[in-house]
Amino acid sequence: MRYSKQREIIYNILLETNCHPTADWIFNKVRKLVPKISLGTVYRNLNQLAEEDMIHVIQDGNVIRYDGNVQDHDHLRCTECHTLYDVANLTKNLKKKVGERYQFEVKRTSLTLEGICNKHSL
Amino acid sequence: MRYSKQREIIYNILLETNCHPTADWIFNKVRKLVPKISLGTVYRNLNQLAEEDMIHVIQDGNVIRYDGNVQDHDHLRCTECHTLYDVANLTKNLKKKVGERYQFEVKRTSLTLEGICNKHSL
DNA sequence: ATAATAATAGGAATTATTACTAATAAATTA
DNA sequence: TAATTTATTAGTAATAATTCCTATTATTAT
Repeated sequence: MRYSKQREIIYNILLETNCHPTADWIFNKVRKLVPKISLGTVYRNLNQLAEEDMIHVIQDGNVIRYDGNVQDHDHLRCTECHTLYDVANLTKNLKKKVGERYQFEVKRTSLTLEGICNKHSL
Repeated sequence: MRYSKQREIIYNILLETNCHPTADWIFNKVRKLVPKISLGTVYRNLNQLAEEDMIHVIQDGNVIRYDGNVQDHDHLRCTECHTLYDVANLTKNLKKKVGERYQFEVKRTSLTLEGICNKHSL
């Protein structure tokens, strides 16, 4: 993968936010720095970065979001405010267990817990 | 939610398969029974069924799949053959833990473990 | 049976994503 | 440094997935 200014900026934007943005959100952000960038470039680079495991792809309902935090962690999704919170990895000891029980070599896990966050509890 | 023949058929198709189909797969299946059904009807009913928690929506990479099995269970996705296997619920004791630790009322969990299934191990 | 209205078919519209191509920029070599 | 190679880009067209719209049909309550 050859260096490109566009990719570096996209990557840095992802590292600097914790809001799990969509491709379009990123596009609008990069635009301010590289006005002539095209949406295709954003998609291509996000896919390349994901391919290289420099970022993660997360599914949020019907929406695809990107995450610059590649340390093992999981997500809480609040059904009221649709916030996606990062939480510490909750499935650490599961990989081995599952590997044995199902003869399945776990490479990565993705866990989302859906519910109601403390801002909306009575 | 008023009864409709189309919705019943869509629901039964989902109950009778374990292949986690896409909206389009379901559309082509229903078509054989209701030739004049439209894709919009399939989408609308899938969303309604999901809304009523009669089915689940699962994210498989960039693809949205539907699951008629609403019992707590998780998935193993093989990166070689792209099979999505059902496995017993692996996060049973997590709901309470997370609820306490993060003041978050967990309603449901969705866990996918990605890796290599036994058909592809050397 | 009739009235009220939710659901449908069919197609148009929208949105998200990928594909294509000539031009540009990064890396390599001389 | 200049020339060469080729990955990457901008811009746009094309595709795919999903939602929206409207006249008609089917279900339910009275």
